[in-house]
Amino acid sequence: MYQLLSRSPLFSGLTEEEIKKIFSRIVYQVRSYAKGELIASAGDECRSLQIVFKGNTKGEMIDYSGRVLKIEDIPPPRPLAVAFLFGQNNRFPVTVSATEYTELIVIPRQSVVTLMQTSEVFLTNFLNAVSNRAQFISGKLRFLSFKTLKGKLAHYLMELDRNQQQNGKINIPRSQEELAELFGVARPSLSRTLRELHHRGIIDANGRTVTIINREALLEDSE
Amino acid sequence: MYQLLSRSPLFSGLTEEEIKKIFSRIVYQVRSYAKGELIASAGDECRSLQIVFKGNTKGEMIDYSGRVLKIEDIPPPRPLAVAFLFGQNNRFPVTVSATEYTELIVIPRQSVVTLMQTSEVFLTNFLNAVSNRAQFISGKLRFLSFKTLKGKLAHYLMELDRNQQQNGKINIPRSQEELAELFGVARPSLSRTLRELHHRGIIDANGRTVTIINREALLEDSE
DNA sequence: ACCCAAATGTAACAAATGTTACAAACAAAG
DNA sequence: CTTTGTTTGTAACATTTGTTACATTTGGGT
Repeated sequence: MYQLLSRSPLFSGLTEEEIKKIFSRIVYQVRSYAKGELIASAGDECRSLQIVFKGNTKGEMIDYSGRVLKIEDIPPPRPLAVAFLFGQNNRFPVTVSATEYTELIVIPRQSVVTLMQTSEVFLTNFLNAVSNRAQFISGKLRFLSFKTLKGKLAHYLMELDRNQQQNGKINIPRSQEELAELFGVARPSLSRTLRELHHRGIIDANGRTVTIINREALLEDSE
Repeated sequence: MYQLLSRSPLFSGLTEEEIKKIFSRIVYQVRSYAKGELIASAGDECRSLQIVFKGNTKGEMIDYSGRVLKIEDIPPPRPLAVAFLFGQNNRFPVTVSATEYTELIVIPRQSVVTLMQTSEVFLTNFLNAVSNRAQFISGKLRFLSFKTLKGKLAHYLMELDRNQQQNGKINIPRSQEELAELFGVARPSLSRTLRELHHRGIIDANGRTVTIINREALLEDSE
């Protein structure tokens, strides 16, 4: 357990020994969830820091009509809801559920405060983690603010291309279904848009491999 | 200046004297901006904490096509970009500009670190502020994830109603133009949707005063 | 009371996306 | 190699929103 935790951003810079020592002084527990089980609903109060220890989880926003916007997967050894433990409105913004059998380490808020007082490294890590969350969410926001589907798609492809560095050849690590969920659109709409870009010779789409043919046109299209 | 700062969330719980003392130990400067002047562009690196001291500012996201999504106004004595000072991607997520003559207190990141080390109260405040930001942004995200304009509008109205506690009578503190910007839609579309809800007897809209007549229908409509 | 600028109402049409339904392709299991 | 379930392609049509253009109203100023 401590080995895994030492790879978590919250405890990076600390040795297993140090982590062990720190944990001996605080209260925490381990909870397990079956595949598909609900971990927290959007709106639930957030009183403890939870770290994904084993398994896998996902966070989604669900609107009144039941439409789902996938926010992200949170695999081990990442923490859940770091940014919602302090501040004034301590509620989960998303619904979190286990995508497979999952175990979480649950640390009550008070213990987190103790941790911060005990370890300066942890404090810094925590601060960075909260900032990173804010930055991540704000990236999502930016992404959703691209009004057109073409824009989102173009943006997404170029982002992937930048990360994968395969000079235009992109591997999409998701099904169209999942992509559509990520974009918050209907699946056939996404398919249609891909097709359109393809027909216009801007990309070459083949299964989960997409090749950018005309980068300029793609960029223009995100307008 | 210290009086104003003591009302800022970052320094709440500290007396003017304490703030004065704290500031005597760090480096900072005051910058002024003319009405309409750009304070920071989205993507600019964020190296310092900036506190709005005088005037008023706004933050907006601008997509490739130039469409604008207003994020928020940041009046004195609130800080800019608290959540983007730490973490790994220290870049402004929004374009910030002065909506009138504005003065900012600029505190370099290193000095902020010093502040946190000096004052535990400041540290707690800072942590809370960053969390609050994350929560705010995440609220925005949730808001944008309501797919239909009716949904956004219904959500917005019910939110306002809850805050204003005037039992269905709502004062909208914005022009339709501004509202449309906030929602990320075109102004006539918003007008049309208001009209529709009105015609269907769900709300009574009169200038900036809106009365919710049929709460259930409004809720259903956000589907 | 009158004028002007800004805000709002409205309509006609264009464009984007959702919905539904089904066919085709694919992939894993036997 | 077939079966079976999942993913993807596609089309027709409905709905929502954008765009443009103009009329109307409102609220200050003088």
